[in-house]
Amino acid sequence: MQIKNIIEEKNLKLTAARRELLEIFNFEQRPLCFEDIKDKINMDKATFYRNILMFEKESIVRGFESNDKKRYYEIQGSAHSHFICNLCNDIECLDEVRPKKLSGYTIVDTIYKGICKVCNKES
Amino acid sequence: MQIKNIIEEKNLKLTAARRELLEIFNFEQRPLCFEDIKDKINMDKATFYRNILMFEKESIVRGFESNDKKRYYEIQGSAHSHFICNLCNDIECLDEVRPKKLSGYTIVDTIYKGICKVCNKES
DNA sequence: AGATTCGTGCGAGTAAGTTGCATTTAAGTA
DNA sequence: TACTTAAATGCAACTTACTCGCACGAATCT
Repeated sequence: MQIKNIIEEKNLKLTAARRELLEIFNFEQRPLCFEDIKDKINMDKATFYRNILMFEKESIVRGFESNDKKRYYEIQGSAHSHFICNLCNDIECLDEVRPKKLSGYTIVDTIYKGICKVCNKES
Repeated sequence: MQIKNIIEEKNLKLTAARRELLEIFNFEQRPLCFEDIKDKINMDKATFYRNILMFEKESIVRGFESNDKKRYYEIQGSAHSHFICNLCNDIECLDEVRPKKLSGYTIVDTIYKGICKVCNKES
């Protein structure tokens, strides 16, 4: 879907900041934090966080905390889990063969933490 | 195992702060952040975080980030997962029937995020 | 008991994220 | 297209979880 449509569908103003933000998330297809974004476009952090808040409310992006005290955001698409390495802090996306179910609970994200392939080889 | 033994086994000095800290973690058997601790004992935050760092290095406790930008710590015991509610931020411990395995990776913690039983009922 | 090393508390510092406010901009209306 | 208005942006100040340097105090060794 086009960025323009995503924004207009939710009755949000189509601003340059929002278009650029969603273009990056759409292109990268992986969790990004503000630091990642500001290397790519010139945007005030207040603008970033306010728009992210709106995108989260509108279910356009979803965020989670990583090891490094930073929140990472990702555009909503096919459901998948994340693996966060405790050593290198790298975040990987994983497709779930058999998504976990828990009666009474709604699971929207699953995060595995541990040691990734690369770090396992190095130690 | 006795708190005293845990500490001496790792060749750490047995101080009042360390004993009290581990007593709380041992008694509560659930993830706690500094805020939770400081309500129970009088301890400087620097002392808390420095000891936690040491406990983590010695694999006595393990920590993870929650939704609320705070890090929660738990004494190491039987392996289990955690569920964090996106609405009320409550953290629950879950026993895994079939722990996830990923070839090449070492999984030490699994965190499910979503909406808990209580919040699901309320909405 | 005395010496030494390590832990503690205090205060200041760091960095991610938030908020208030003045200015700018998107989008509806004439 | 110009006008209006509601909302978005950028800046600076603030908040808060956490870290660091340093002087003092306490645990362990001999």
